[in-house]
Amino acid sequence: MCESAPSASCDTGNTPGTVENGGFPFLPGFLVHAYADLRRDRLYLTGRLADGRSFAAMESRWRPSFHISQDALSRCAGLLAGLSYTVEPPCLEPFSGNGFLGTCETLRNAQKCSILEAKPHKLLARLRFTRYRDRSAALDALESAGIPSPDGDQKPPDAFLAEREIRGPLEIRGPSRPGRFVDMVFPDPTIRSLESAALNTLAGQAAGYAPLRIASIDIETDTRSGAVRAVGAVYTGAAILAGNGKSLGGAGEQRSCVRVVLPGKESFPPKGRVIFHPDERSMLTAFFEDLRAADPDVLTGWNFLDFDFPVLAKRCGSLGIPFALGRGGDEAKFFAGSGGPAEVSRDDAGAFYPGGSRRSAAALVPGRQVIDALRIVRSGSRGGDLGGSSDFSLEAVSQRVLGEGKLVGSTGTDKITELDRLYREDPVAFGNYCCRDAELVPRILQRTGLFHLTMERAALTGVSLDKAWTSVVSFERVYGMELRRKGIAPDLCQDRDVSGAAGGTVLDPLPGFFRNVAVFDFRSLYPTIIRTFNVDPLSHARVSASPAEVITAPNGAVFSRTPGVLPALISRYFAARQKALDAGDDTAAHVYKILMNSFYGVLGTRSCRYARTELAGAITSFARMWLLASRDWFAGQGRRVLYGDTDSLFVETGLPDSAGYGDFAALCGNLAGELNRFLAQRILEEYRLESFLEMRFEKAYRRFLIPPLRALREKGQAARGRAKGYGGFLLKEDGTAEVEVKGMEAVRSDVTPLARRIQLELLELAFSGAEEDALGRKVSVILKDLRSGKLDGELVYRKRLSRPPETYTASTPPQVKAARALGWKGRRGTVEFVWTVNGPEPASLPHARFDYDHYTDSQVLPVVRSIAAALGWHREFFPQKGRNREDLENGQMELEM
DNA sequence: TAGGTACGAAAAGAGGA
DNA sequence: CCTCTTTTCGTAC
Repeated sequence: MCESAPSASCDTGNTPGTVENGGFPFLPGFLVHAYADLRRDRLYLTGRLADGRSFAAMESRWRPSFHISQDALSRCAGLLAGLSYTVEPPCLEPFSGNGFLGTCETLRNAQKCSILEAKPHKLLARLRFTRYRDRSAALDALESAGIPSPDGDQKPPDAFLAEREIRGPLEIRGPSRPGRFVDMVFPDPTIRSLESAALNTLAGQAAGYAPLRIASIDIETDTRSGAVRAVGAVYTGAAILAGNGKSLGGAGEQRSCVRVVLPGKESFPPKGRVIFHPDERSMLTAFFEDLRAADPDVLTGWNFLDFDFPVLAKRCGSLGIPFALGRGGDEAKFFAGSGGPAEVSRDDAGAFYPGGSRRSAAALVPGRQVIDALRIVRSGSRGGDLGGSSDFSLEAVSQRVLGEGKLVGSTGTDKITELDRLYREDPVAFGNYCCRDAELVPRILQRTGLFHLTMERAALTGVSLDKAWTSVVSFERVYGMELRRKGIAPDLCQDRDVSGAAGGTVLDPLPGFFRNVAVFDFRSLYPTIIRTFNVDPLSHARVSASPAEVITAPNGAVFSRTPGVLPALISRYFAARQKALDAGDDTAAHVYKILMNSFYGVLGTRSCRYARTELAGAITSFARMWLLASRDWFAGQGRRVLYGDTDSLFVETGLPDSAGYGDFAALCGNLAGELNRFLAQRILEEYRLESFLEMRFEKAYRRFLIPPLRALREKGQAARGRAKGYGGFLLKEDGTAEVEVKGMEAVRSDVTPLARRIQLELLELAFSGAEEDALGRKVSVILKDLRSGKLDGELVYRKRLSRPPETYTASTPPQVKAARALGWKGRRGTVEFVWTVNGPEPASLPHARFDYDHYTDSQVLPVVRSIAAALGWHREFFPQKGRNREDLENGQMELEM
């Protein structure tokens, strides 16, 4: 027995854990990184125990494996000659047993050919390897020979964790010794998952299992030479970060240090937390030593993966020093993104590739995780509460989240000049600036609760912290885990064409101005459809039952009635989410919700092995069916449905203006209840299934406006309303109302602040009962002020470039012209420009006179017209361009007097 | 180290007079 | 100068 073991087991007085087996207790903790040592053929698992000590567990007994078809076994001996492996007794079924697709067509053909007889699935053979490298070599050899493996792509550390169902929270038992780089080293301990038995889920508790330590890092570089001038770091204990955004925690748990290169000055004494070094090499080496001593679990920073981390990697390479960020001083690695040269830039926070042709950069730091706070905020805010705001510079996010900004106010080239000056004239202030950026990041993560959320998500899905927000990885992990429990292997990872499934249903909007409108929506529509109709990759792949035992979706996809994996998972998550809500844990509830909502999306993308076009189409076709059925039900009740989108219906209530919020809630609650009973009845009759669909009263608008389509309006054709764009006077419980806008200019970031402001003001006026005259007077004032220069401060456009300017060849949009004028090359981001008499020009450079005609025609009047047209006011607001516009302005000015 | 489709507006560009 | 189509962005869900 290890001689240091007694000390390890004795100082655990405060640690909860069962004492068994020779006095070694199970110690609870959180897994940070699992990785393989290919040379020594073993796994390392690092993390932190609940008592705050860091650990590294070595696993040298377990051997990596993968599965192949038994039919291929006979060829293995030849293909795998020289490799050390054993063939284990088969126990896993292949994913798609009989292998035909579950569409009506194939089902009918199958019936004709009588393939429907139940065939036992031939189990897969498992090859287990002595050496990790042999496993890789075997995979390559078999793949070249056309022998696929369903789980070959799963990395051995992930397989080890999946076999034990370890998601993050774990328990370790066994002898240990103090380590040089971590507090405790466990050679071949017992490791098991730590989870609440009832639901097999952990959300709501993850942060409690270990106080992870975080290092927030920010570097400053010399833009000319690329050398690192300063490295600032803030070391934070997770007690601060895991506070669910509610408590700030003790400030004493934070320590900061910034190291600055100051050549020439022989020995510049440290000033507080600012420490000086004669050269870059000694500074970086000292920084790595800081990290080793602080022993953080997580490295983070703003745009860390696209700037700081690669720059550090590159400089270490140039200087010939090890990039020693890893636990145990191991070298870290950087993997550049693909899909174009990875442009390393400081503030490029706006780029997002919906097309997905780009793979983002990644980091590997043995024993730790790298989390880019920018990415977390960006992905976390999509499902969260930061709204659709698109400016993700540290400056902007600090302002929004913390209400404060950085020390140097300027941006772009101004900022670089300013920092250069600061570095020369006041190196201490320069160091403090650098450190300040590093300080903002953990505060943002704390205030938004996003670090807590990230730990919860990792604990729920089993995906490592750095990838906790990726939908496909999370889905494949939780789904694969459920399959494994059923003794079924993952699906083969084949390149399929998955796309083109119809999406959400948009009802024809009725343009106009309405009173007392109620909005109904289906609670978690797609997850409840999956649950109700057994939409599931497995029940789709194995729909070999008799036709009576088949569920057919409106798109033709068929599913077995045997309860599927995904519906069961969703049922469990719904229950756990309810439990979290009851316990007041909003963070956990949120994690369940966004995970469930991601399921539809991953079933429609080819990057997910379980995705099929028919699966995504089944969900949306059911959604369409029940949305239309609900619309017809309301219509049958004599209530006009004005609009609807995917899971919502906008219904005229017919209530008088004297009706309060309670009256809406009472009436609409009853309506929703009746509708739900109607839907449940139909689903029972037509499908023999229990309905989990639930329509709810969502909100009420005292006034509601749908603008007509601009294109048709100008042609004088019969008006159609604008889909996905409307404004309402949202009725609140206290009886007051406020303007709410969806889709229209007021919420679009690419129109001028002027257009946004006046749209809100005009809606407010219209909803408050203003007359046509009042609106007209307001417009004339705006037009006059615009030409007088009074509104020049509201005329800046902001628009993103999704690609570098030089790649726009099909056309040259205004934002690209401005970017080129700014000299942008190989750089994406947000451009600010104004419209001058010479066309678009950068807002930050001296520019020609504003083109007020342009602003009148494309910012002010479109907004005015859409509202006026919806109100039924036609004449005054529809002048043609040119002479008539002057008539309008003159006319309105007379009105004003 | 890759969630989806539906939709509208604006400007540029193409083509015709 | 006009109309029609394409490109691009940002948004709703």
